[in-house]
Amino acid sequence: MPVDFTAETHMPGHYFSRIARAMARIGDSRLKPLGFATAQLPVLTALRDGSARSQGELARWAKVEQPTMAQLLARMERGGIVRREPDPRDRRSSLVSLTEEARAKLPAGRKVLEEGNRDATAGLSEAEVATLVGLMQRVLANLDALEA
Amino acid sequence: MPVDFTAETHMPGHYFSRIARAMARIGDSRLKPLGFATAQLPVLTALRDGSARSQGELARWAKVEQPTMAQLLARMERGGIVRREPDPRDRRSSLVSLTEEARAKLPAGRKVLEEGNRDATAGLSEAEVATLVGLMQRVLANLDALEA
DNA sequence: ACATTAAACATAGGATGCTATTCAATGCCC
DNA sequence: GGGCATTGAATAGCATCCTATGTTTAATGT
Repeated sequence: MPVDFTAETHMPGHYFSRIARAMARIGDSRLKPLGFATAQLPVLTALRDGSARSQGELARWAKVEQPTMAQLLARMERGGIVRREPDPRDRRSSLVSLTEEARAKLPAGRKVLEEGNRDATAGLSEAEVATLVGLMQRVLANLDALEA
Repeated sequence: MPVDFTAETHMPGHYFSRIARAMARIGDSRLKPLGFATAQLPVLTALRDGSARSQGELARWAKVEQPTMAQLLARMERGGIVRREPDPRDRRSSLVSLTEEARAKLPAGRKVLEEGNRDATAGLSEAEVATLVGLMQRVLANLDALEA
């Protein structure tokens, strides 16, 4: 006997988009006083120990394409968040690292983001959040396989 | 006794973004031969019965801001997907409807999108998909409440 | 050593999304 | 009816993401 699934159950795609946008809007508005943005977090996290990485490494880490990372880094450089110095080993490349000011504000930024994630999952038990993440990891694996 | 949760469990936000982007990339590439795009689907769905709606109605339906919908409709008009005619009841507004060609291709487009959603949730049981959607609806309710 | 391939960036151009602002038409209130 | 708030769009400006393409430097193979 077939069950009556709603259209939404067959088309979960739009939910991912709406949630991603809403979390970015909320995160960006809360991070604005610190001078950060949601999209910058992977970069900040990758460099938080003071290390320096190439643009390509950061793009692979953040799972965005290289030109996207190039633009993001340009904005971050303009905002005084990162600094670039030529890579002595490879003249094609430069090494990106955080400025002192960015490193100082970073813990506050991460706290804001964590709180946003907590707010988003309010009312869900730890087990339910784990279930949600587990299902999303399987969906992501499907999509990665499709694009490979 | 505290459990050792990974950073990902505490920060599910990035998953939503990655899944949304991957689904949009895949959907767009598959819809391209039909002349459609993923972002257009809510508009196509709203107008599929031949009805005509104002830009504001479509923006609220698709859950995007009015200028976003204005640009989307401009591209769709340029692509011959929608048509605008002045609203006889309100001179500020125009009524948007689908062209014949778009209505003809619409069922094929919806099929492509449904298949994309099926591919994304491959390996998940119907019950698991329902669980995923249910959890996402609760997250979305949290976010809507935060922004209200 | 030199030609070829590969890797790292840069640039161009476009799609989606947002906020802030402005303009025009409508509606409402007294 | 006249003033005022509201509503529907348009515009400007920007952030994020993408694909496609070019340029420069490095690495490789013969």
